[in-house]
Amino acid sequence: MDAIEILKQLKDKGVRFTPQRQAILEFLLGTESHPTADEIYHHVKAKFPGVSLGTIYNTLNMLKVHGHILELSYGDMSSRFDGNPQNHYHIVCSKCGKVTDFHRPLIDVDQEAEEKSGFSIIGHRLEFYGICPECNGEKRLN
Amino acid sequence: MDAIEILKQLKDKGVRFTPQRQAILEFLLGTESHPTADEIYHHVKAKFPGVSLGTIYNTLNMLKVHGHILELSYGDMSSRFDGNPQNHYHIVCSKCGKVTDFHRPLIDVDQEAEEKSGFSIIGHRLEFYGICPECNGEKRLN
DNA sequence: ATAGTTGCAAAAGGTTTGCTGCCAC
DNA sequence: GTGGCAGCAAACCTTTTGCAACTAT
Repeated sequence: MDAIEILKQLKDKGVRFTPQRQAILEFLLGTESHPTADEIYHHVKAKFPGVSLGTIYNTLNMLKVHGHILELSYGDMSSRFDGNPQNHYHIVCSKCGKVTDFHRPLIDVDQEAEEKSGFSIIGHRLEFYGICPECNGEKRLN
Repeated sequence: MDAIEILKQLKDKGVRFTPQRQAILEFLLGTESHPTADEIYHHVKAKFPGVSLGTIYNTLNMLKVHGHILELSYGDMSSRFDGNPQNHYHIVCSKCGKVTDFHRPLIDVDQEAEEKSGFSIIGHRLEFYGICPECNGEKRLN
């Protein structure tokens, strides 16, 4: 499903179609990265120089609330947004913050969660926490 | 392993034992909830009225870096801290933010992650995202 | 005695809110 | 024409930082 299609669907819920929203959603759907609001802002600004951060947050929140994107918070202050849930998992170093991809078959539990909870499940997130080899090798940890 | 024991171990790494740290760590180990820094602050303040938020953050970060607690960020602005990893999973509503426990057998992948990545794994976190039944039933979603 | 820690306050950074004008419908 | 949205700026909240006094070692 592409950006235009999603935005058309949302019209039924009183959400308006604007070119800024189209640009934001297209960017999110077209990347495998999990950009921050600020990164999205700078990207959209290339096409719409007048766009403001408030619009970015407004749109991201609207898309999240309607279940089209995921807001993923890592320890590092700013949230990241994901337009393509279900790609891969992460391992995060509790010391240096480094994020490593962890490739393994996706865990098949979304349907179980949906049945047991009654939620409409959009996706899941699996994250491992630990200390990376480099940080483990260092002497002073403070 | 209790708070005093953990803090004694950390002395080898140049970390000092202070009563504030003991109180913070004891609170985290003794609760199943995932308190925010501010909640910890208010709790510790009952015993140490002079304690400051800076000390809370300082201690939490130190404990995190040494792999004794987990910092879990949800969409809601402030981080939550967990002294007892590996208890259960969560389902988060993307609209209203409600967090529901999801009880199921723990997924046994920590060792696999440790072997494949070289990290010392402390624990993992599995979270489902969706729209809860109440929010799904409402008419206006904006 | 030394170096890490506390408490305080200021600063920083991300996100939200209020408002006016504008634009999609 | 109406109501939602854009843009802008101020406000807000969480977290970090700087520093002098203190204290565990």
